[in-house]
Amino acid sequence: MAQRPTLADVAAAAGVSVSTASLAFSGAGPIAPTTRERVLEHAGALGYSGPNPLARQLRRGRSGIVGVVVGDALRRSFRDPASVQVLDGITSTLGPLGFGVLLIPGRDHPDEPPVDPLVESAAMDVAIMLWGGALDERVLAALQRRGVPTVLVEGRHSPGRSVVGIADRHGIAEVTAMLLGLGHTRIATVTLPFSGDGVTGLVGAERLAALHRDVTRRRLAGVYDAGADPVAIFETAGSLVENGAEAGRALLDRPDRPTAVVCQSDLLAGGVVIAARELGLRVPEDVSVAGFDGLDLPWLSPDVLTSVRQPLAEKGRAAAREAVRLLEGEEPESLELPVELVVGTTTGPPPA
Amino acid sequence: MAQRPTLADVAAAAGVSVSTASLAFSGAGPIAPTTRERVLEHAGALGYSGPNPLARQLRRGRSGIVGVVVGDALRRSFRDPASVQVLDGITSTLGPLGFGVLLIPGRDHPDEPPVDPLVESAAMDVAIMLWGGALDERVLAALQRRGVPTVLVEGRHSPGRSVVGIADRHGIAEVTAMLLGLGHTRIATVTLPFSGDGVTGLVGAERLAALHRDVTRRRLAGVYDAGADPVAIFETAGSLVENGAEAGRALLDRPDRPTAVVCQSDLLAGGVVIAARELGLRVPEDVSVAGFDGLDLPWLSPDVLTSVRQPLAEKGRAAAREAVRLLEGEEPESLELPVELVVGTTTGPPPA
DNA sequence: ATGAAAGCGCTAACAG
DNA sequence: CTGTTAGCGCTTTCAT
Repeated sequence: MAQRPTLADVAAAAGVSVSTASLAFSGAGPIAPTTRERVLEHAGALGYSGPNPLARQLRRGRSGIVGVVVGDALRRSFRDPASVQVLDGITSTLGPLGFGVLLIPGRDHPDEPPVDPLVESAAMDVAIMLWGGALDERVLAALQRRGVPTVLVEGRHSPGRSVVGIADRHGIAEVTAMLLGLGHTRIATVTLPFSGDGVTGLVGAERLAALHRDVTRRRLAGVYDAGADPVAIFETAGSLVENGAEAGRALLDRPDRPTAVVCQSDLLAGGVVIAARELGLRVPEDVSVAGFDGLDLPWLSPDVLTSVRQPLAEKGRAAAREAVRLLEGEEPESLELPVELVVGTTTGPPPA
Repeated sequence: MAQRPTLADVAAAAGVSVSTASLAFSGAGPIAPTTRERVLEHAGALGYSGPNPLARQLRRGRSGIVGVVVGDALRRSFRDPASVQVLDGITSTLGPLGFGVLLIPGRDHPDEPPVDPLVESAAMDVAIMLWGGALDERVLAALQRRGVPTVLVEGRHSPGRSVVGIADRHGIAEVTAMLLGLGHTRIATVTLPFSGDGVTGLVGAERLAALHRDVTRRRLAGVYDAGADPVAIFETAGSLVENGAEAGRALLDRPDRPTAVVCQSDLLAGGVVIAARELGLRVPEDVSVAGFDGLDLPWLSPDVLTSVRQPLAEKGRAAAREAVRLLEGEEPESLELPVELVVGTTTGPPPA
């Protein structure tokens, strides 16, 4: 046998028909135990390791693959534990159901082709897009053209779309309200990117008009919902510790510094705490810092970040379940998961 | 058209044969530009979004998919920036070559089935295994049975295998030698897991016999290579900050504490530094700490970890290139990448 | 430059 | 319970 053996070879060796041999492997039909055993035996002898997945997929019209589009370059997304937990929720739900996860990178630089070739031509039954931002509309369009049903995680709502989101606006409002209740009046906020252009710094009125990412917009709105009028808005280029540290240095290294900083992610908040420590400020005596996500940040020890916890893994699981629903032909459904304020050691009353 | 249109539909509409229509999409043969255009036009009109990947894959006998087996549960692996950077190197090399990356989880708990079903039956042309430990031999065996060529990253060498490794033993020896040169005599070491059993704690002679993971063994050997005789060996359950902090507390909270701690990863070392700070010890005045990986750890600021930098992304790229080589029928080749000692602020002479 | 024909390896009706 | 038949949708010789 020069080539790899096929089911036909096994069937011939075992003296049964191909369809019977097929049943021996799939178990999807009645077959005599002895026949089954004999087929399996001959398969083993021939070194046949099971039906060719490619042929099976074509025949069934299903690849068993779920494409997961990560909104940014892998190296960026995966440095954020939040993305990783969502991905983990997705795989842990899909795995037992027999689906594999195909990683599809989002775009890296603004000048790269915005749609990865995998989006256009990889085999997948359904797709999940993380961080569905404005730029991802083209990816979404490509998937729709191909007839690949898609679930958006934290994306923009729209009729007929499946979107899995969280009550982030409400959560930010809640933590902001708590700070107001403690007596803070000088509250600043550190935001996620406004768009994919890498801009960083204090935000003025004109920049506010360029707020294209929904997540950022919703969480910023939460601050105002609580009745706060932020003394400063600092836009970062990404949700990493170093971005937060940069923001913290800019906001806190001045006499009229805010007494509280509300951050749109925990990594950003962690960066602000580090900047505060570097500047010799005590947290929370001199400045209160709050985050968003509810990550476990052991390196912030002994501090424990005040944060708005979101069910990250559950978000991934919900997206995976919705993907499976779509696959089964059900109508798209959207979902908003709750968040929860978790008070740590990084917030307290403002300095006297 | 109730069903999705096929190439045959497009061909019929354009009034050409299927084979000609195929050429219009693949470009793999001579075709008149006008014909090509006409086919594409009709395809657009019919809503045909390109050849069905499943059919194409079966016909070509290639899936265009590279399976990447991550050695541990996703949530663990991806919390370690080192794994993520390797993965990033893999995808960034494979993407432009037209390959997709299928994520295959390693086993999570010792009592779970050790081989993910995807290993047995997912379509893939070649596989890459990260952290090829002892337990992964079964995965490797399954892949071999299927005839899927496999590249091991940091795995155990063996004739006919492709292994991409680094000079980690040498690197650990180098950093240990530096500490000896500074005058340290009481050196402890914090290791990665010995096996997948979740054991943690100081290592005695009997436990040393149960050292099943090659990475751990190699890096531990490096300490001895330098001529050090460690006063304590602490085995962790994983390469996370909290594991390092646990080790640090155990090693440093005692009068006869070591004056230097060599760690097998940067995250572990970061945890040790945090533990030292918590205990009121100054780094490096009271205790020197060194890591391995060369990660950028902004949250350790203002400290910069002394570490052995390994080319993480390049390791991923090399693995990807080797995977492609195997795919093209070349003979397996192994590779060892160099490492580099990078001295930061966390090491210095021992206390007087 | 185009078309006809032959499968890739398997599964799912259906008939026996 | 087993065998026969008919494709899944495409690419690729090989003719023309």
